[in-house]
Amino acid sequence: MELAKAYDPKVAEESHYKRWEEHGYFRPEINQDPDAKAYSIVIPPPNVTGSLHMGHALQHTIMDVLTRWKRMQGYKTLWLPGTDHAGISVQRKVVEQLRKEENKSPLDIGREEFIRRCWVWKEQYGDTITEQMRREGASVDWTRHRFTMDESLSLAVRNVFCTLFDEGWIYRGLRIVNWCPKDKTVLSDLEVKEETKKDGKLTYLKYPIVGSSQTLTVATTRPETMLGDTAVAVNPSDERYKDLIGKSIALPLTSREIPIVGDEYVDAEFGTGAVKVTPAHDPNDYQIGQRHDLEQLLIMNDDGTMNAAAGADFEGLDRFAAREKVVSMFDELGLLEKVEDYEISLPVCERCKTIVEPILSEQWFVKMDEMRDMALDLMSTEGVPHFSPQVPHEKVYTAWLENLKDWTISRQLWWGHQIPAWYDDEGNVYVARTEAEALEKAGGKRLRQDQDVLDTWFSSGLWAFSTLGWNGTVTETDDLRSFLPTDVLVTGRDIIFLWVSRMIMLTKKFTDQKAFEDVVVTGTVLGKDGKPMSKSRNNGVDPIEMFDKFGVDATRIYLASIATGADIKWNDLLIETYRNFANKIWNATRFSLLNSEAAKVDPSSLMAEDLPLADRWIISRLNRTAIDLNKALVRYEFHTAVSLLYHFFWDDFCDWYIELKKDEINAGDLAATTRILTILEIALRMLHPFMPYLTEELWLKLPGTSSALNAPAYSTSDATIMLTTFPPGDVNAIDERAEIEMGAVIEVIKRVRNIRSEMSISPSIKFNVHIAADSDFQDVFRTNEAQILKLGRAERLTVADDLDVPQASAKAVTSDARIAIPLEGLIDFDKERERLRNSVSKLSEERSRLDAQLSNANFVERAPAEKVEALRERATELSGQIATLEENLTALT
RNA sequence: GCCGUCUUAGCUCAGUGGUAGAGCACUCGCUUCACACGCGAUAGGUCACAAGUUCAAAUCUUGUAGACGGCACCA
Repeated sequence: MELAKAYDPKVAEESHYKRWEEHGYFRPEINQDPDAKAYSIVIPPPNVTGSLHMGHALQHTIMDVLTRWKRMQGYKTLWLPGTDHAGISVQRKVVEQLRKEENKSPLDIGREEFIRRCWVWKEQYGDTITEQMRREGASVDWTRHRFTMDESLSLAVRNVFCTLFDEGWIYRGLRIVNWCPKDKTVLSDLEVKEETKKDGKLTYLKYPIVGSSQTLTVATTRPETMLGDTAVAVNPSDERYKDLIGKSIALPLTSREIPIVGDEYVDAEFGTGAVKVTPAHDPNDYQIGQRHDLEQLLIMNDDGTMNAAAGADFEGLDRFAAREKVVSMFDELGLLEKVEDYEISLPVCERCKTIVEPILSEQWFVKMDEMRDMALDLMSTEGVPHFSPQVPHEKVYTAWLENLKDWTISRQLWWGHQIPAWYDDEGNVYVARTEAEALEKAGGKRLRQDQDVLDTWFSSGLWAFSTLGWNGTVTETDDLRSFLPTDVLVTGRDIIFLWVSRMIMLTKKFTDQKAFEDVVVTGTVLGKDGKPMSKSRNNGVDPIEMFDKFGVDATRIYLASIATGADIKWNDLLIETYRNFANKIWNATRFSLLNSEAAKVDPSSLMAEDLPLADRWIISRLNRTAIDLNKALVRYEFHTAVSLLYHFFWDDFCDWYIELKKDEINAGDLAATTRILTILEIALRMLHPFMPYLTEELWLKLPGTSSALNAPAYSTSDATIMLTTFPPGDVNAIDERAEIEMGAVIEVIKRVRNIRSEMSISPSIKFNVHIAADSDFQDVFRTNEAQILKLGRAERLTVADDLDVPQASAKAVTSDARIAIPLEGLIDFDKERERLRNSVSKLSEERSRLDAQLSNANFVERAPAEKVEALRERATELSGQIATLEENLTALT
């Protein structure tokens, strides 16, 4: 069989995924071992409006590597896919579509029709990301795909809500919340981001004191809120103002008189020391209002315009227009003291960047104190979840928990899980799983369901167990028994609070289980400019484009090569490295197949006695690599794993092993080609979790691969690398002696090549090589004469106790050998002298460092004996090498 | 303001107490019968700075500077 000259990723990418999926390899049921341990991962459900970005590609790669690795180890493996319904995002898309296509608003078509349109939208566009995941090679069980608004998952939401309400963990209350006037919904604290504005203004307003000609100046960044002021507060110990406490202010632009109150909250040092109090529009003012029993005057509509309470001059004006008008009217009244430039950070809606308005509103909340304690307890008693990397996430996670505030879960949207609460005409609330149940509770009164829906993250918080069949009515399933707790959660640090923490708490609360043991926190893939990729910066890199340009496998293994948790600047050149790697493996396989018509993969071929050195060496390296690889994966050190594979394939297997075996292969040596194919087959298995397409493509082409190589749990007759055993590595197969001997041969070849290159001797010229060495190594060099001649491009090898060569020779030393190459007529004595001097100076530098260390009595006394001994040995060796080179140098002068 | 992370070769990054590493780029040489997406050989670093601990520090401690992240505050 002959392979194409270069690897074309497209061919492999189009050939295998469908078969894998259709044959059920991604399903845990493929595992027929009744005693198999389970391994499970639930995907962080991508937003149904989304398309694949680099963060997904990174996380999916890691999840797929883990899943494929564990599957090959014989675990009953489940990677569960799905999407979330993304309340605000979908709603916004459908609203926009409605406006564009029909010039209608959601109110025009009504709730029911609007929700129907959302489903239509979801059916039409919601599969983008799942299709892209197929391209990625993600080995997820599509038969278990879940959506947060599936029937069972929705039932889970209702049941959880009711239980939490019944137990007093959910309440409805009037609080200051974050309001987005564009989306017209409340947001949780986590959905609000800070944006620093350098061009902010601090406006100083003079408030006339009743019964006095004096004014009291207050400063504000939001002048329009003065229309809702119901007090002015000063610090009671502030000498300037304390006499004013109890007096009143005649609030300009309104007909109201408001009290001056004393409150410790006010910082006498800041601003004017007097604070206008707007309890319905500011969280701190709300607190002051509570303490002094102040009126809560709401002056804004839900779209950010002023309402009737703001007065006839302002009603209907947008908040920012009202702000300007308030300032200019104060100015006209002579009550504007000054306006200062002021750097301010403003809360903005995470999604639409609209400035969020703190506003008094009645909403549903989850009480977080007991949940928080559960999560903290899990961390302190069991160390769960275990974060990778542990620092700094564990600390940030616990610090966040300790300061946790209640969670606003209602959203003024239509798309989502409608809150299972009903009201009678008197406003009494009935929380129930169904309308019928609510009616029963209400004794048949006329009821109206709460119009709001729940935060999308509320349903995402149930993901670890709702996806496995738990819905509150059904609480036990085979999947729950098998797969909960899940083994690891792979996610970005941006949703540790938003999602990970809440899932930990809700899973514990409702199943008394851990959601997962480990959390792998990935870093952020930054744009070329070193900033996070984003549409507004236009610095994004589309993973699909990378797949097209470099191949899926190259992209995957590049992403896996990023140190866990580290941010990395995007750089095409690095993917190119791995595209080249894929091609290298392709060609190594191509070569192995070229002269192997009769050979096929045969594990017993590696057990034969008296194998040549190169074979004993590569088997040792293979096993060492496999052992280290498994260790790295256990620790979630994917970059270490990639580096091990890269160096095994490229350096050990291609640069040395294949090169050393070329003569045998070209001569059609059946035993030799059998061993090469067998080694390659095992190596491909080690690589498979990282580069699934390439490895499957090649593995199937290797003669002798079949389902006979399957792990015992997979008794299907299908041949696929996916179901073979992941090489565990065998310590007993590590052959230290072979590694030392091979190392000696490699060193000699390198010195010979160095001489050729440094002496500018054409590759076409063959010379003779003389080696002097101890008798042990003499045997090694003699046995491997053919290899040394081939890779050193030499004519003849002479191995002896001493070098017996003419003066016109180039010389070199290694740890185990002295080397000489007679170069009659070819040698340039100046060059050779310079080369020798360079070698001497390098070695001398090292020796003087060692001498300094060894002459330090403290070091010799206190350092571990074996360290000291090792340095002594090295020093002796260096002395010998330096002496040899200096002799040569003297001989040349 | 509090907490945390980062600063290593031209670039992008590994490296958690014992001779500084990789890939790419650079230099030199190769149409060597798997691969020029390749092969061979070099060169390139006071590991941000300062002090400390230690026989020994890129690695541990403290401080400084710069970059970044999270949280809080923001009248």
